[in-house]
Amino acid sequence: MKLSHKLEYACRVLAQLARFQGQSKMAHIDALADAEKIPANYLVQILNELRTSGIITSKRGKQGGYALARAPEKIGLVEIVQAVDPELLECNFDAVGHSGERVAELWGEIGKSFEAKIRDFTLDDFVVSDPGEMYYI
Amino acid sequence: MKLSHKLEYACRVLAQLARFQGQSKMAHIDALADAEKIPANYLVQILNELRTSGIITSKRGKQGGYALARAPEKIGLVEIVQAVDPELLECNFDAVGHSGERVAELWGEIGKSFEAKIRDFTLDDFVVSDPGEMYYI
DNA sequence: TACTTCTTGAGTTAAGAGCCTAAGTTAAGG
DNA sequence: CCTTAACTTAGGCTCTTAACTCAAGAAGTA
Repeated sequence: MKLSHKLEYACRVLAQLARFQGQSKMAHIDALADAEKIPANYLVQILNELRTSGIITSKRGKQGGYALARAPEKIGLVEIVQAVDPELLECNFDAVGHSGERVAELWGEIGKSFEAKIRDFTLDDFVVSDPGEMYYI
Repeated sequence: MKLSHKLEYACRVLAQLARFQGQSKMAHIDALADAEKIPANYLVQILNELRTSGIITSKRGKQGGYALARAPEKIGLVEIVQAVDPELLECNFDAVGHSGERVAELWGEIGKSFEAKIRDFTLDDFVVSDPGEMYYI
């Protein structure tokens, strides 16, 4: 499936944020980067895209940080993909050459089936529940 | 779906070769490249990989050229992908970080569903039938 | 004001896709 | 045998992009 690191990081950091749901304190970049082993400077960009897509919210200054904009079960996996790797949902085949149209059409159908599959999932499915470590960050 | 040109070219050129099935003459690179608008020099590499994968056969010298190794309906789309872009069928997510394992597991499942989908298709599904142009190459 | 945290935009780098070149190798036909 | 038409093989080139880094700025808190 050759997916980008960016998408992988986004899924992981969101899964981590999901565990913060309900807490009064917000999550800091460094803590998130550390918990999910993501380069902090790169994570900044990803969190930014997730914010402008309306998936997470942020607050500056002391007591600042990141939090989910909605409950995990209300955040679809499709949204995450659209936020960080929108091309993944487009068919990039050209209808050129003698068989171009047919080939593009067929792969388009496969793409639709892929999109349908990831519509089944929400962020809730990514959350690993280990109550013992709930506040270890 | 962000797929490689190589895969696109492979599908197109195989669709073209499928139209040659049953003919005594073999297809030439230049004719194939021309019919499907593929850079000839790149097509060489692709045909080579398809040959070593056992999907097509070739013959050198005068009267040489390329042909399918089997009937189009016996050539699965999975085989084509495996031949030119095998990584597409592997999950490249690492099980690192707090949520790494779970995220990788879930995307692995999505990958399996993708693989199942392309198992439904064979080269036959790519062939565009226009008997009028059957011999126009 | 001073400190903390996110925000924004601009680099940098390494890997790979896509494509080209050129010197082989094989087979048909005269 | 010799020429020619085709495939074969190995290498190299170039441009894009993913992944990552950096630093100055803006905003919230005390």
